[in-house]
Amino acid sequence: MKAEEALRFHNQVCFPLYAAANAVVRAYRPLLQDLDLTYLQYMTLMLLWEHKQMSVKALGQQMSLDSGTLTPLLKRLESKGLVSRARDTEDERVRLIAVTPAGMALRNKAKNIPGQLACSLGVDAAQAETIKHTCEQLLAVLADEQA
Amino acid sequence: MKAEEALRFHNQVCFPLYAAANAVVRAYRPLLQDLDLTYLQYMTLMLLWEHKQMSVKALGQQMSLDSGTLTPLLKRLESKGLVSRARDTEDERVRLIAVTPAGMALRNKAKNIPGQLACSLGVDAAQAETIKHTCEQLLAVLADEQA
DNA sequence: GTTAAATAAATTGCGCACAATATAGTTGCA
DNA sequence: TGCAACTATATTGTGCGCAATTTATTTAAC
Repeated sequence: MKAEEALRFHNQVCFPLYAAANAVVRAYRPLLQDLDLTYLQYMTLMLLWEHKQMSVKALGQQMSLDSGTLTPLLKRLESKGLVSRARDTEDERVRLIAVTPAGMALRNKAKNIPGQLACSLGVDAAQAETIKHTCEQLLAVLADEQA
Repeated sequence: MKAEEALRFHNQVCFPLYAAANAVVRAYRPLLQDLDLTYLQYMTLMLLWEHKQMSVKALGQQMSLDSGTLTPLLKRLESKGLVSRARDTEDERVRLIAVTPAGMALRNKAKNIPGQLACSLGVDAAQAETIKHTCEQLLAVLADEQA
């Protein structure tokens, strides 16, 4: 592609990705309002529902986020009573984030959210799998380059 | 899919999209550092390089953003001398954002950015087209629902 | 011509993202 | 044992993203 063409807005490959990611967060917002959670808080809890307890680092690796984002987010979840933030007695540098009973209880209220969102997306199962796979691949390549 | 499975972190379709969008912004950052631009500022200028002059509303429609995001961003571009922000004399409600000569000059320095980024992405042309098309479709559906 | 409804942009407040830096704790090794 | 290198998290500052609200202007109905 000519340099001229490559600088045209509508030829950008990644901007639709960027805009779609924002649109997804917008689509989740009304569904999560009942739970008083943001999208990122919801995704964090989803990890903790499965693992019960994780370090900040482990959360960051799963979500491709650093402590600058996670520390304040986890403090907000703590202030809502959904997680605890204890130091690991084995290694005092590590914060172990654990889901509380109240946080675990939210899982039931969240059960119908994936279904509701799937309806909004307007993509079929095959397209959903393509999005997921392509983005995971993109992510893997870009994550690799940082290292 | 069972409700149980649908709440598993690794079965989420949209989170890779979200994380990939962040990763793209990260990948652009070092390339844009020379131009002293953020990713969103770069995309905004790209529109203005093509259209010379646009209202805040028109920019917002192209980028799926509202004035709460654009107004401060455009003020930052103005303070760098890259755009002007005049009121439309035909309709005083409208702000006409125009690219300045200095803003136009940046286009030359940006010419090699698309090529550099394409190398980082690690996806072939066909995959790039799939990402673009799928995200545009997703965006169209979600934008439609807001209306 | 007034005025009510509609429209465009700006403002406010909160929650991400993340670079850069700081702090505290651990490990390895001379 | 002492201490340098490393690691995990926290802090600070800037820039989005967007809901909710406000301000200014235009349009349309009467």
